[in-house]
Amino acid sequence: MIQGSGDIYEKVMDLAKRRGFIWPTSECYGAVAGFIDYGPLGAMMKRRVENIWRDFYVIQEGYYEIECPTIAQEAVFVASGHVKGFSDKMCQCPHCKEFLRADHVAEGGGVAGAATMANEMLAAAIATCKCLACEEVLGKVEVFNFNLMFKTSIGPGSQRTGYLRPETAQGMFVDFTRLLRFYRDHLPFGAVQIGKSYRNEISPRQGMIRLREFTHAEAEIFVHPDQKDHPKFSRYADYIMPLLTATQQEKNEPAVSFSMQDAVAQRLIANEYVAYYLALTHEMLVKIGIRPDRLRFRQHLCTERAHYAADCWDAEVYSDRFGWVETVGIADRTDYDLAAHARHSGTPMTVFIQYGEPKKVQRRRIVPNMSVLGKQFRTKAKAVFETLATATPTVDGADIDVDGEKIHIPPELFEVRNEIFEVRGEDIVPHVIEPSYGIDRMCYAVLEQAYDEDIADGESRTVLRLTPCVAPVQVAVFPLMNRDGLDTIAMEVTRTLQKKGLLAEYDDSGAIGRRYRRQDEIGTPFAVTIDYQTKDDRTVTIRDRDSMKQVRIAIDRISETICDLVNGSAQFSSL
RNA sequence: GCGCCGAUAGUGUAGUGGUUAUCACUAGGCGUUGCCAACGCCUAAACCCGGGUUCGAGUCCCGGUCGGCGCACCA
Repeated sequence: MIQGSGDIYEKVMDLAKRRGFIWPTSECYGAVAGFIDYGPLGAMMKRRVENIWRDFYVIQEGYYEIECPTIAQEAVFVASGHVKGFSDKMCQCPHCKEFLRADHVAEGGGVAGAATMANEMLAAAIATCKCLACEEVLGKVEVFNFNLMFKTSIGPGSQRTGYLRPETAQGMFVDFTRLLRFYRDHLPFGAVQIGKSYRNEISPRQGMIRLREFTHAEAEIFVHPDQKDHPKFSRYADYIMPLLTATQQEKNEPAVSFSMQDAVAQRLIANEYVAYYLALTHEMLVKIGIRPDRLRFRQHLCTERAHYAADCWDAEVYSDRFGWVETVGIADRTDYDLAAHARHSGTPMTVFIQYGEPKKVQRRRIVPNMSVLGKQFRTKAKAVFETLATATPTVDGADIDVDGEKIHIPPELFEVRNEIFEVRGEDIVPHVIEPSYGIDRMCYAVLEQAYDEDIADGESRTVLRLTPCVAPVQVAVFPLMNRDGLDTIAMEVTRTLQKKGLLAEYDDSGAIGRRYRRQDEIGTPFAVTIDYQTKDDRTVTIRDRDSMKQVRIAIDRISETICDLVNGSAQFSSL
């Protein structure tokens, strides 16, 4: 248990800074709010978290990872809606200098339709409203847009505007036609991306929780709009976890546990795809060391959900310091993104779905005699053909209206054909299921939950109880004494472990107890000690970080045993 | 962005406007040490940044940066 009254956040961040997990960025010039550096151990731990994420999405789901630039041209974000919608209309109170959301001021002052007003109009409209902070009547103010995207220019001069991406998702959307081809033209398929995203937060606080540059891991799964049953749903059908539905939130009720199958059947979750990734996310977060009792899934209320989303859930992790923190978002974004990019770019973003049986469709077609009518109408011919195609002719011919001019086309100059077509399929715009992970928040949650202080031999001990699969250093190797050849054997053991791909740290400085404590503090789960008995019978001890117990094992089995312990296929208690 | 508070070795700290800035832990070296922060000797290491007041500023004043809290913000 953690002793004393110190703030957990302070303790965790202090440890993280001291031992090389997280540092303020460019400290020698003064740090910048909203940016952090991952030190040696932090970067390693984060990489392990990312690789577990890859294991779930790339290896197990089969959604390949792509890598797009962090800067994209303006058109991308015009289409996605970020240029227009990722900004807030703001104003500054001339009295108390407070920055305010202009639409909130309008709402407070009973001004309707603020969302659609131009800035000048809105400024005029709210002049009589009161400041939300100091309650003075605002008077003349300027309304301006504050866009959360970082803007830059591409190339010399400033010919082309670029933005740092506020999410990785757009990369998967703009590459849609290439991805569709890669997956050989059939649904469902998915693509994922792990990388940096940027949001120019107005006032970032809370250390690694709200960053201006953060690591985003997103999957975009393209599915048929009418087929939202996940083909592998049985994997999680009986998976039970706590859900805080919109209805429960409205009634102020706590989260209730459901199996995914029941949740979908009772329509609490929109479809199997969303449910599947809720469960997968739960499993992954538990795997990296989040305690299930500190994990819940909260459904977005209708009012907070993006207008295009059919359903949206947040995985929230409970922090002793920050309360419930949104860490993962899982949304059914429907066809919003692909439709928008298709519209703006002019590239169709559809999938051709072939019918089981071709459909026979009867169609009446009017085929004009082009050679005669073309000569007759010349430049107007095209308009005449188009109008004629939709006309309803009689036996006397067709009377059409082209640009206000009444034209009679005699029956011998066209032919009405009733044709039977075979339609083999249709083009549909896929829907997108999007699980979106904030890797930095996951890392913070892992650190906070791993942090512990206990009493060992009457002395307090700081220990990071990281699950072995995310611990940066996986095993430490100590010679009991720094002589008599024990150091040589220990170095050999270290090398053997490193050859197996394990991050093993050799340490022979100072008392053995001090070396154990040092490793405890950075979360190293296991320590191997070479003692005098090693020289007699070729055995070493493995010491478990959490229980501080030791078992003796043959030196030949050491790398195999540590590998099993680290990847979770063996437990220390059963050695 | 506003208001309040804070910032001294890696960490935690002491420091009436006046010596070479205190102490402990940590870290490094040597010795010692037969399993959980032991011990001895030695070493390294700091006044957030920029102005100002002053003969003299870690100390007082102003501005900035970062951090904490409250407000506001958080597609």
